[in-house]
Amino acid sequence: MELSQRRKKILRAVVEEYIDSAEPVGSKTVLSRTGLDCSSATIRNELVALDKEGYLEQPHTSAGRVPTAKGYRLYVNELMRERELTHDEAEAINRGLDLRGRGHDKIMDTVGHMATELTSYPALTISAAATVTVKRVELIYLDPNSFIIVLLLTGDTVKNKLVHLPFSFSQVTITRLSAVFNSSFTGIGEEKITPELIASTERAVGDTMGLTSVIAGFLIETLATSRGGANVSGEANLLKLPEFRDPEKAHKLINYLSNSENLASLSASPDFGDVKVLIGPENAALELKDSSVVMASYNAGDNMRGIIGVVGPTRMDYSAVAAKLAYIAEGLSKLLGGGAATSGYGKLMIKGDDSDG
Amino acid sequence: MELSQRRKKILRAVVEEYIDSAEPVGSKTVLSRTGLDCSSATIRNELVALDKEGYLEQPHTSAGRVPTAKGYRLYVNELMRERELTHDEAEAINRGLDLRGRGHDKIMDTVGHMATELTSYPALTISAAATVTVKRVELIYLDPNSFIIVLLLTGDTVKNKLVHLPFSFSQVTITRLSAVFNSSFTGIGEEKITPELIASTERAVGDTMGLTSVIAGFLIETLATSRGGANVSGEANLLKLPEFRDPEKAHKLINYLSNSENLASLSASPDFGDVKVLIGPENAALELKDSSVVMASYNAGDNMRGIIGVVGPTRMDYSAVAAKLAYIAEGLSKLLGGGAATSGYGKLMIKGDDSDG
DNA sequence: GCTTAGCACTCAAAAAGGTGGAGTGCTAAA
DNA sequence: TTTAGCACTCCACCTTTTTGAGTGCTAAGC
Repeated sequence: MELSQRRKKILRAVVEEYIDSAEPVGSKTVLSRTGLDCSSATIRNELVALDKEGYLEQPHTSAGRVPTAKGYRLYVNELMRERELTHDEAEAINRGLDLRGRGHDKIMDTVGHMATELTSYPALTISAAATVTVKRVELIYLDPNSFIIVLLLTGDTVKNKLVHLPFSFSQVTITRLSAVFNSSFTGIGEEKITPELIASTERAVGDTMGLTSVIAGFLIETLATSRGGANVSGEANLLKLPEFRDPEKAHKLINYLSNSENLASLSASPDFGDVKVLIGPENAALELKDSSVVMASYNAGDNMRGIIGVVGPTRMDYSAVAAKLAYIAEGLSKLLGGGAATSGYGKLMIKGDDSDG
Repeated sequence: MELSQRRKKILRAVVEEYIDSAEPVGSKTVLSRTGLDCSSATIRNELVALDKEGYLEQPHTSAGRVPTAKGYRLYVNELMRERELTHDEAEAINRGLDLRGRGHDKIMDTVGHMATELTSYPALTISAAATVTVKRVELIYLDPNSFIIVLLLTGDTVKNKLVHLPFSFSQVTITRLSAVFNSSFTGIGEEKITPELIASTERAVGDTMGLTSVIAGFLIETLATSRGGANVSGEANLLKLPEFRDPEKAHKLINYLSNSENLASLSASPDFGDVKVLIGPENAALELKDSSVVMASYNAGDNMRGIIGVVGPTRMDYSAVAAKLAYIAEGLSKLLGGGAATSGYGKLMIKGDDSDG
């Protein structure tokens, strides 16, 4: 059953007041916040209804109301007013996004800090590429025992490694290897780099010292680790929130967030180019059942997708957070994805059970 | 005045019991812990004396004793028993230190996590080089608009950057630049890369497009940022400690630690090759007055010094922490500094006021 | 002189009791 | 359907009491 206009107004007031104050909201407060032309008793009746429908709940009988996950969901989907960024905020983000010429790792790091700064919640950055291949292999001969491997990957990431070996080789060998790798190992995925390919390359260049497998090993390792990554920053911000007055709670959440595999699983969902909100129990992970996650994804070019998000209590200023993240993601898409901005706030992707109880 | 044997024994018991329990220690507990052949009344008399001398204090009149910074200092300097690592611990560290072929950044990161894991305190890693210079510059031509800069620095660190420009250049230009940079920009410090040098180089190669200054800019930036760095990991571990039951306290400390400039200043002290303990008020920073820092430094080769340390409450298991850090530092020196192990636990460097009051 | 049994004393922390007030649900009338 | 009115609930806060670990002191003993 669709809620009446008045109930929606009341629900919105409760949610927003609670977001501000972190205290259960009473009928009188709702009255003054909505400015409705009725008495607090009427509000109380409505609150009872919203309670019965599962949008609100009471910590105890004689307390005010607190939104449930269902209440927040409705708020996010329908009630929340779109929050425009102030000129200053937009300016600050634009300045922060002037990151041309930095590697993707560095960009993610900076942007994560920016998101923390802007929202005062812990920020998470996730990147994932469908496929990563090597575009170019370059070997730099240093001395008879060492050389540098430089790999250019899709996504214009450059990786390098200095190799130091206990036996010596010539510049010519390194040059020849370089050529071979560029012709046989570029443009292929990690799974195509088989022991057979390595062995046949070894034979082709007459490498009896195992240089080929050293280089191939680095290729495999790099491709594997470059597929994606995840990071958190600003975890300490949780400690300022009343919902984390208990250090044990904060510790559990921070611990969960510090494991990048956990974060990566957050990106598993199939949306692309929208802001996504996961409220409390909508989160798959047990550790996040009391928290909300807001994420925006962006196009990082070369088949790569990035996510910038924040984690906080369910009592979160969704509107402001969503607007900021969307703006950041849009900027990143422009910066990295060659202009194809894919994110736009206003059409939030909805995940979660919205059916009536 | 030198303390009597018995008082030392009692002080040690108080410190160790307090490290274990985090509760003020009473005379009976001391009795059972020391096994001294006297009554608790005698212990009480001794406690009063230790109190007067400033080694112990009472949270309130009718409570047990808690060590003061001075008490911890004496404990660390004289009373603490050297803690040998168990076979398993040493094994674990050795395994964790099998990091050949990783860059220094990655090594610091891994080692920091290891230290956190082993001590369950936040770990900090600091590195500082007296001077960093470029050993080799290599430019890899990709296409008419882009090339990669690869820098080999002292300390065998390799840095790279992909440069993308809005105008085109030839492979020959890049090759020539490469040669020039290798001859004029290697082996010199950041301060020697002057606008004049850049301008004269520009004229010498006939570069009218500003490629020279792009590359030189990267050199300067890289040299500046490679001089040193600092990082923390495992901050959340503080939350498990009773002294940080107040989230505000934890937040302040974590915030302080998250600023790498603050960390860098910790390494300012002149010791090298020893374990260093800074107890409570011995720390210069206000934010650390209630905490202790234990650090071990290692030789990272090529004029580079590294520090691995942990931060915790003054109630810290100094003996175990010092032993672990010393062992790690020793391993790192071997790994990076070419075998010249400089760290040895047992001769702790002492900092702090030890004069009698 | 040092040691120790004994005891009164102190003080934080926990338990128990009391009060106020914000907020509710319900009723009955408009 | 709304609303004034009222009894009721229950947390939050305060005060008081109790408890007990631990002290300092004293006076006797070695």
